[in-house]
Amino acid sequence: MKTLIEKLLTQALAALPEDLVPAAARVAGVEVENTRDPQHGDFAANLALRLAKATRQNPRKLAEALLRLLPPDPAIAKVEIAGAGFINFFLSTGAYHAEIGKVLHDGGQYGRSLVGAGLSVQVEFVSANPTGPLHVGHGRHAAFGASVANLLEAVGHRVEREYYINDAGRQMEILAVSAWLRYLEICGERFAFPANGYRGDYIAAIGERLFAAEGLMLRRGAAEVFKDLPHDEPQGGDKDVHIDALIARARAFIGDAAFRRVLDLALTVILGDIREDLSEFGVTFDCWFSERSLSDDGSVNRAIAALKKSGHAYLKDGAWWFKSTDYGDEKDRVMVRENGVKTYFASDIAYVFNKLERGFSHLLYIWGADHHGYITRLRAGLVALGGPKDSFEVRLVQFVSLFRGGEKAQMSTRSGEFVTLRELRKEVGNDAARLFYVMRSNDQHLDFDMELATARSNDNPVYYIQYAHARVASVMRQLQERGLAHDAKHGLACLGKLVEPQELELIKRVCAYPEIVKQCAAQRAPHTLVHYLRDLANDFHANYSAHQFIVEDSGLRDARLDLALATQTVIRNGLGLLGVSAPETM
RNA sequence: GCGCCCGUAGCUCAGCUGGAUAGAGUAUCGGCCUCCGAAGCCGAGGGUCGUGGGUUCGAAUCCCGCCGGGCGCACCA
Repeated sequence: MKTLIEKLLTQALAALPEDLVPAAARVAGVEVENTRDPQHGDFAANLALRLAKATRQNPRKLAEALLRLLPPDPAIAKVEIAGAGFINFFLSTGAYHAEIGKVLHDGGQYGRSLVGAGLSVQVEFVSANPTGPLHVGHGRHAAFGASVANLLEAVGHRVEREYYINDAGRQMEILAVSAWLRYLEICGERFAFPANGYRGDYIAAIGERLFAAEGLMLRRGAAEVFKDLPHDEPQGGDKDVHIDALIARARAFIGDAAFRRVLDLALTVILGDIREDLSEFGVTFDCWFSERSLSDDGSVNRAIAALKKSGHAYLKDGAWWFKSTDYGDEKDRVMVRENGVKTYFASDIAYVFNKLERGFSHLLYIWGADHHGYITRLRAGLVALGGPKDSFEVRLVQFVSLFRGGEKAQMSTRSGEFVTLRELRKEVGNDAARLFYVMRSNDQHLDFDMELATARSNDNPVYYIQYAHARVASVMRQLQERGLAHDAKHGLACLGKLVEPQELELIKRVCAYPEIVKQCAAQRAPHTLVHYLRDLANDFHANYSAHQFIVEDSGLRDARLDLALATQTVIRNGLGLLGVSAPETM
């Protein structure tokens, strides 16, 4: 409906005589917004005010000119000029009634559109290092990314969801050596576990799997393994030096092939766990992309070569640098180190390159706020490789603080003392977790109150919204128990009987849904959808309390039930985009 | 020191591509169940939008300074 008004206004704008408003002053697009005060109609446009500024003319005069040129439309009952020069639109009740009919007709499709057709968006999110189970911070990324992807799809974009697996590099070696050491313990070896190793229970479980697969084949005596190694941190040494030496020792003792087997087993087990965890959370991916594959298939070398060829790379102090300062970065970045090892940044450049090669027109990265320093250099890489600057978008997700009984829980992957996503889901349920994670703007720190999330009361928005949905189902059950039938078509014909303020309010709210979806998608703002659903539920509960639905007058009854069912449909569709269920009973 | 995010009601937060008297929830106080689910509804009080300037018809919103909080500034991943 908003788009209709925008269309009409655009036509009126085009028809304005050149001498009144020169074409040059019309660059600003037409903006229509929902009004806060019903006295201002349903929608308002500030077009005249903006034109007035550009042409230094009286805004009310311009508004009158626009109004005269506005094409008539049956959906619009009244247009008036108010205040400084706002143009207020009052929709006809017929337009609203038709929209309610559309809700019932479209059902699960209601609110979806094709405004974004033609754009293929790749959304990369979570991408947590496969060195342990997901924790509550990753959960926010998962919920946010999945909801945004759903929203983008709902407006017609072609969406691909991708998880980037950081399966290369030192962290993976530390993971492998940690698993091998646990395996040695199972074999009966005794030693001090390295301070920098991964020490969660899941590592021991991988050790057991390793033992089951390899028997004693990879057993080596602890005394020899640790002989003459640089001291670990507790002994006054450097934990990084210690573990690197331990990795080298492991490779030497069991051979590179076996080390790789250990690493791959650990990777498979952990990734399988992550995949299952996310899947249970309703978060799925179209592609699990391996970082290792980028070096294996030469993508990293190709990307580096491309940068060298285009003159954006140079050799200094034995290392190859990318001249990212050409694109606004504060310093140039190393791609290939003096020792010949490629940096993580080299992989990332290759990855961006790879994404472009795969033909996505838009790349959406969802990162933790601690990665913000990376944006400039990666965009620089993309532009240097010939990618369009605007196709690169990063959304940062701020941290999650978990509260349980007023106590702030700590999160550290290394210590093993962290709250996993799985634990959180088990405690509060998937629905509450999904909703709570996206309830706040992504660039706002999130205080996740587990007690509130489990509360079965009105201070918990999950239950509040779901309850409205269940209530409609309950009314329909009640109708059946009383031996009455619902005639939706009859109800639509009688929507004119809905004249109560709560009903009119609810109708307007329901009809706003498609616009909300578009707005949320454009702004990547699922939290706006949560707020809308909360408001919608509120309007419904208010209407429910004020008026009986199951009344004698069959026309009124059918009309009220139609509105209730339309509300239910929108709640179900909205929750669906957020990955939250819409139960019939609670 | 430089960069990014945040600062709005007692608390948790919307509103931020400038628009009409700044909104929710919660907490506090007061009402509503012989009636479709009270997991609900209705009402009241509560604000120098961190602060000082600027831009203009109009600023919580844009610009600059300052204060406070978070995060980042590697030939780590």
